[in-house]
Amino acid sequence: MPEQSPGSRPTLEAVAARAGVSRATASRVVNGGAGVRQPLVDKVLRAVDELGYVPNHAARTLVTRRTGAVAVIIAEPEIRIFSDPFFSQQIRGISKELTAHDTQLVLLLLEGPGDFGRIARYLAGGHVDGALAFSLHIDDPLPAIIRRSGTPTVYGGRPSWTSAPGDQGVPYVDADNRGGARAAVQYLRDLGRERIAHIAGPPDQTSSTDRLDGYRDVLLDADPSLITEGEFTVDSGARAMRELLDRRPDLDAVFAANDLMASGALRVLRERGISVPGEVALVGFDDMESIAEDTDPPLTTIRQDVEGQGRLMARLLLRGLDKDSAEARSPASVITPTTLVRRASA
Amino acid sequence: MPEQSPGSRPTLEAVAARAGVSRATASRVVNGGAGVRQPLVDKVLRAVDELGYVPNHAARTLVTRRTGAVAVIIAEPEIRIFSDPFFSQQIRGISKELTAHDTQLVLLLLEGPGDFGRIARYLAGGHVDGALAFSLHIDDPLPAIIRRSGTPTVYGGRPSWTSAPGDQGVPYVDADNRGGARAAVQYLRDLGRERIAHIAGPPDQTSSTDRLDGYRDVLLDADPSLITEGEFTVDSGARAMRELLDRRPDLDAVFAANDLMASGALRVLRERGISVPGEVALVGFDDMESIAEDTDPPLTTIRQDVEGQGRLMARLLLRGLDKDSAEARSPASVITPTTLVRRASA
DNA sequence: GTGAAAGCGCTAACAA
DNA sequence: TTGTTAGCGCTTTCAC
Repeated sequence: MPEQSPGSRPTLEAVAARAGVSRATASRVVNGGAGVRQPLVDKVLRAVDELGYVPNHAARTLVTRRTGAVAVIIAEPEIRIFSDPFFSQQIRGISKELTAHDTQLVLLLLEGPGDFGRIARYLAGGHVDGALAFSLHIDDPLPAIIRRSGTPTVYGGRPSWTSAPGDQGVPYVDADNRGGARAAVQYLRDLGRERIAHIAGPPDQTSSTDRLDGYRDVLLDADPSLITEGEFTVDSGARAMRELLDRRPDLDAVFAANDLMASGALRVLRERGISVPGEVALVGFDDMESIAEDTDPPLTTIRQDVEGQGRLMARLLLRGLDKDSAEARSPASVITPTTLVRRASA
Repeated sequence: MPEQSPGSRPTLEAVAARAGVSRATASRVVNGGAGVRQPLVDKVLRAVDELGYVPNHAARTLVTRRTGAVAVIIAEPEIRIFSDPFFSQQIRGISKELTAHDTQLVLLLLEGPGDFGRIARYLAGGHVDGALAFSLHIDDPLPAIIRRSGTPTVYGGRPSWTSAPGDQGVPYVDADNRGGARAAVQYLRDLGRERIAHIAGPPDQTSSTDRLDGYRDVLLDADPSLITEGEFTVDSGARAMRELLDRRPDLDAVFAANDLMASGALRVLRERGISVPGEVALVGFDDMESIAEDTDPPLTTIRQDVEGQGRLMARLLLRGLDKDSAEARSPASVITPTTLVRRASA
């Protein structure tokens, strides 16, 4: 590829001239070459090569009305999940899928409430063809903004305003949280455990409530004293475990809503000299890479394919954007399966 | 803001018509309104408001040749740093600064060697005005690609091909690794420690070598048996500590090249019943949020302002892009200061 | 200070 | 199959 003297890249016009064809034909070739005779295709391609031609994106967007870019929107409370392996995997999946479709990833980080206006303007400005947003908390203003802008969007994680999984017209991708939780609790029960406690996540996230629902699916008559709440962090898991132990010293199993909390719980269990899984069996959720395998004992947990979820989000969006495809404008939501991974903690 | 019937946003033409002015005047107002009489400014602004006008980015880019976007390029080996709080802070800083200048962040993740071509094409395509890339390892092909594309770029971390800090024309932002290391070791020495060991990072990263150089600045005659290498991870820090202890049971202080390794070292020290800082004083580097304060004892360490570095990278790039500013095309590099944070480990 | 007009580089009817 | 032509929506000389 020839070096470019700054500010003067060759245009399609130049390519056409060099190849001895019209701009239209050159354009056709550059865009796949359908319906152009082979000799001409070759000529144009050669010219492209010799000139080091690269299409001007702005000009193309101006006429096609497609930007070839997708926004990934991360709301403020979620910003810390940047340092969450969870999120990084999801992003990676998204990136891979977008890249495979020659689509750019524009990262939109909301730093504070004042940023909503900026996002609204950005989306309204048609800078991107669509957006990917992450599971929001109750009363998050973002969905409204997104909807108003008319930007096709796929959510990651079931949005809290959809009343039930699979519900509504909002497309989203989520793990089968409820089913996974059910499997976890059922597994503990099959082990013969009778007093299975649950450390739930924050009640304003659907991943928490769905997992709690799964727990209840199996333990219809679950004693409320067996249920506590954490914030999906190690420390909150430890605190929850202490609470649980104080209230119900007789418990013989714990299902924690994520691995982080499970590892906190494990710490407390060990501190108190309670054997795992001997006296108390423990199951986590997520199968987080750097956590589940490294605890002592390693965690039995529910695995979900996070990177795959990212890919799926992107794929769903892209498919929805592709007018050729027969799909409706709003692709349906997808619930990805979970699997129980047996390790040593239960 | 009025709802937009999809696909038909108001144009500047419409605004001009409504305000009863020419398109040119409307454009001037939208772009700051310099040299337009107040009454007209008001009229246009009102029209903009009533119509919910948002400029068409593609059209604007086509004529101005500026995209208003900056790429953040993350090379493959660095991808995992996504889950590194370090990186997330840097990104946050970048994002804030870019946002403040109405510039978009396009994330370019390199998934594998095959992606270099894609990046090259992307940069050559003029999709972005500039790029931000992260400290590369030796023989990384990225810099060459970037240079060839002519994309103005600021690096995060001193690139390994600059022979010395402050060297060369490549603009970068980096912490004063060497100075920080010097301060750490000097501090240990002032404490009266005589046999100060060093757990260095991987030798192909300048942050490692610069810190090692700082260590040597103070301990000119450092015995090689006092120096080991880790990979900036907790486990490698633990392993390095064991090695050190086996070789030099007489050591009375350790300077670890980052907090992660320091915490690994701390674990080993505790396992072996060696008191910290009583018998062995320990200093880390980075002052990583979720690490340094939470160890037992909390780490004395060298703090660097990571988010600030991100902001700085963006600011440097933006300034370089701004042709109005008198600055040269390549802004100079910046070395950010470090400070010693005294906690309990030394 | 304001407007008229010329493009920026490309795609997409429409003709040939 | 190929070429001609008309814009996409905006900024920016250049006259007025």
